[in-house]
Amino acid sequence: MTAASYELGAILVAPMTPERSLDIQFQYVTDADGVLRAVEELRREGTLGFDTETTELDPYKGKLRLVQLSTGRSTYVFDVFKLGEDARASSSLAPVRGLLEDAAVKKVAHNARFDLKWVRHHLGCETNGVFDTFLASVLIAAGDGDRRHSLADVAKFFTDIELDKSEQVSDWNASELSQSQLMYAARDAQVMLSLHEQMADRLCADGLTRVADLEFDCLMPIAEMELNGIFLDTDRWREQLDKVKAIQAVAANELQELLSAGVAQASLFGRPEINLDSQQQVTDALVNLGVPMPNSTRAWELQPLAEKYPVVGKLLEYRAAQKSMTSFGENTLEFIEPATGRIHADFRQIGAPTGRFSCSNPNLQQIPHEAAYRRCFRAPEGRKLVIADYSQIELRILADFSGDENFIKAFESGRDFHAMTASQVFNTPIDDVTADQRSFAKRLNFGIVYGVGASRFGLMTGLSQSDAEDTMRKYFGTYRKLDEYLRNAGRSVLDDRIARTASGRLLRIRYDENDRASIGSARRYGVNMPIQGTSADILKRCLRLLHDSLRGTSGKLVNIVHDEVMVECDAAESDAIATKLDAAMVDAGRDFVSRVPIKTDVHIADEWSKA
DNA sequence: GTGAAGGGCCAC
DNA sequence: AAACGTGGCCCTTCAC
Repeated sequence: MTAASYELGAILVAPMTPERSLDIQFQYVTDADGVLRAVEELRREGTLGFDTETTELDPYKGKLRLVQLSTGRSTYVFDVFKLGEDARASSSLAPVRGLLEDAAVKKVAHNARFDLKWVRHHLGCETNGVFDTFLASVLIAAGDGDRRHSLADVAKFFTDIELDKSEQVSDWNASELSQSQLMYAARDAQVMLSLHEQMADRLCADGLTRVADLEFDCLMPIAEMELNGIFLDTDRWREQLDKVKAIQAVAANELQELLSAGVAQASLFGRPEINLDSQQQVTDALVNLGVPMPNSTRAWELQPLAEKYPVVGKLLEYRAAQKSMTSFGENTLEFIEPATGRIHADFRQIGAPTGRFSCSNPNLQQIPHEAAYRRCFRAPEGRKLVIADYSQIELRILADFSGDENFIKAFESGRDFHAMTASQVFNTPIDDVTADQRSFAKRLNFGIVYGVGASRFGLMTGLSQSDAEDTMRKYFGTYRKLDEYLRNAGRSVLDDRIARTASGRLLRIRYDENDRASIGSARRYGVNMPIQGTSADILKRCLRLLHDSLRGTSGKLVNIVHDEVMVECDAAESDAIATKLDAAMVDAGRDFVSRVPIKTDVHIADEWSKA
């Protein structure tokens, strides 16, 4: 090793505050020998702080500059620029890749999905054995929206260390990095060690170790999915958009015409333009026309008026077209990454306090169900989409939690679940169940997951309050243990002010015991969170199992929608991938649901569609 | 100009 | 008086 391969980093750091600060000692690694030495020392430790610095936020747009690994006592800053022009091919970086891939060496990082994507794309390897302090912080906060989760916030909260993040946005493209930049980089990796210690204890104390592992285990699958992206047929999308544009233009014109009929005098310069997207102006115009306006102008409130007042129908028509045009139009095309020709959306792993994912830029979880939109997401030439969803997963979870024999039987029968429950509730042979009976059962089945009451159930079925109550009595009379479970769940959340999913995921629930509305809302949270959250647990478990079973195949995870998983693969391999996907989903389900069979619907298609 | 809040509506 | 859960995106409105 040459003397130049390590440059001594500055050791002194003035404490910024009277609180704790870090002594930062790091070694800057710029050649292959240095890498070998560094990795040899790093390998002696079971847990390493891990961070990266990049020239951009998007791995398809920028370059990976630094990889930092720290034992807490010594910290190594690997300069990727100096260790190989082409980082993926660089053999001097091989020992670093080996370290990152080795699940036996724990890597502690903050918001690891970011670093994992960069390493995957620019170093060409997976990172395994990750502990993410960001996700840990979110799990520990358990739904407390006041808590922040930036590295600076988390470090302050758990270790009382103040971090200055001003170098985060500095120029990581510079050919020579400043001492201050290197120190900043080293510090962020080093601080992970004490953070990990504190947070691991806290996870343990809160009973969150299982859910933490569940979350950490699906970091790599999600990072890969974001890198994979999804293919959108732009010609199809534009074709659909043009149709909607035409409809929108006609509807806008006609609506403008109808609304201005209520305005007393058309001005000399033509009719006064109404902003059709302004609730205020539209409401005023409708009132002028003598339309009896409900409390809001929401579609379900206006719908009943549409028959009597054509202008209301026209408004709904315009709104639908406007929504399609703005939310699912040109903007979606702008998300296509030039480097890949695909859409790489952002998935937030703990998007909701229940544990569900959320998705943005664009939100692939809210693409309209209509074939006109879904068919635009298709497999490229020579490829197929393998699409699978869980059948009634939330109701199966509920059946399992409650242990209700009749509810479980309805699933074990393997027949149409809603018809089966209708048969039980209305005491009718399944073949004699009417469409109405099935529909009532179906809506009730869905409603109870959200904690529906008789009045809401009546509203959505058109039943009178007393008929709705009657039907619900019959329902819960059939499913006594389900009723008992739901009451219990509602009661215990009020007593304990927490709810948990099957993995142990925690939600703290705050409510005002003197406020009926607040109590009702807390109770519904308590009923819904364990069910919705366990469904999320199962999906996350599935992603890890799937990731492992797709390794070495042409299969790539491209999208997830709460209970649905989409994999793109070579056409020739699609049958085998379908089998793997089904197995991963069912196995994941069994990890959390033992008394009820898990069923999936899997199909192979050229485009995103049902069956 | 920028940002937050609220209405409305898409998904599961 | 009662009130079905979770998100994100687009628009208007209004405050700074």
